[in-house]
Amino acid sequence: MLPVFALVDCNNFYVSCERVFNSKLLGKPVIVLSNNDGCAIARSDEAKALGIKMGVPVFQILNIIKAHKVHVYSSNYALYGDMSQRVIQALTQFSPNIEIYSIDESFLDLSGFSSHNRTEYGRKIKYTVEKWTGIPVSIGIAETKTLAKIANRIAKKSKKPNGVLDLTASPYQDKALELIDVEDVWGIGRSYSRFLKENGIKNALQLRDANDWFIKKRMGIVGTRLLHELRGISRYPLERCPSPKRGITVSRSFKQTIGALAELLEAVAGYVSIGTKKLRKEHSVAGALIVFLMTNRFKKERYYYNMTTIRLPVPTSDTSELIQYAHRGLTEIYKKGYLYKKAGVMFTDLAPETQVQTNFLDSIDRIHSNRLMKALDNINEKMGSSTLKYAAVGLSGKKKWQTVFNHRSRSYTTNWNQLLEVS
DNA sequence: TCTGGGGTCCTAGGACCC
DNA sequence: TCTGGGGTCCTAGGACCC
Repeated sequence: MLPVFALVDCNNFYVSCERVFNSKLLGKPVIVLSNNDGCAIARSDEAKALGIKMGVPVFQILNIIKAHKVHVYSSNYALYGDMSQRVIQALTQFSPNIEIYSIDESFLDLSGFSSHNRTEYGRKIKYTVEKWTGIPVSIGIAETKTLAKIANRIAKKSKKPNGVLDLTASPYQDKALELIDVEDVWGIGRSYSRFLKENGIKNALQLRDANDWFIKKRMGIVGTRLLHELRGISRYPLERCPSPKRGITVSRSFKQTIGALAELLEAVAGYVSIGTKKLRKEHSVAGALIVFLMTNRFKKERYYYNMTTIRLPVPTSDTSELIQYAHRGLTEIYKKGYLYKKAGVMFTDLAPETQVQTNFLDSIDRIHSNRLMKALDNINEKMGSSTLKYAAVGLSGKKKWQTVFNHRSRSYTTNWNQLLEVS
């Protein structure tokens, strides 16, 4: 049986989450900002209409915000993560085979539905998700993921499909592809879109009908797969179980630059704490650790970036052990006299925690350390995420490296202290 | 003055081995 | 001066995604 994919995509997801808990925002321009309230990373349709682009720094649009009374929110990942779970919960009613692609997108397997049922079924999915969660979604249906993406885009942008478009075996498929600029095709980014346009390939239809050999030569195997997908031959199957992570990164920009090593050490200890917690949640251990440090990348003068990789004698997810290694690495790459803007840690060479090769020179009591980590995670899970923390992260007080969220909404769904009051 | 964070996959080239 | 031919593994960097 030929596969049929439905891509369910939440509209302006972060903004929609804010609107669920504040109906005054409906119909108004709203944006949600990145960490430190730096850039606009989600925009309502009204905000998009004002010309606010994805990822634009806030300081560049202050006049628009003021003139049009744009509502501005800091990002609230606890809320968005929780809302995402609710959407997924609703979607699982509609297909046993679902791939959670990102926080706001899922693919559903709709193979086996006859054509007039599919659109109807899509409508039912859309209606149910909106009713259960308050989040509006668009649905694109087609023979491949790439075509479903295109159907979704048209479903979202055009009036007629009203949020659900089935392009499977559709006589309108050519028309649809012609409507899509080549840079809006899934898998075509800045670099490829420039190259393709220079070669007269301006929309998805022209890309689909491009010369195989030419595309293979210039875009490799990825380009070939993309052509096939546009032609209705599925090259990216539905992935029901997420494959284990290959790496975990925790990094942050600082609102203010930092010069002192002591403060950077605290910041990095904090990132290791976050990262190791994720590591343990995945039941993984890290075989290597990368620490990096950089000044402001937008400033050419006095720019400095450095990183170092530390191979661990025994793969581990122990927080205190990894803080020590990270501190060693950071001290190595730190250079006095620079003002740093960002630092981070990456855990790589991940392996399942059950497969740790012990080293007879190992001086650490692994069983004890595992028990300690479990207790730490349990307490922080129950009592709040920083009930117990390592002294290396620093004691209370305002820190230069702490991320700023000056426009945050309350955590309506995840924090007992911040439940919505109905008046 | 002010510019996010976390991922994946692919490829080319070097090191090394037989 | 002549100077093979593969193979594997690893890494860095590019390109893309949300």
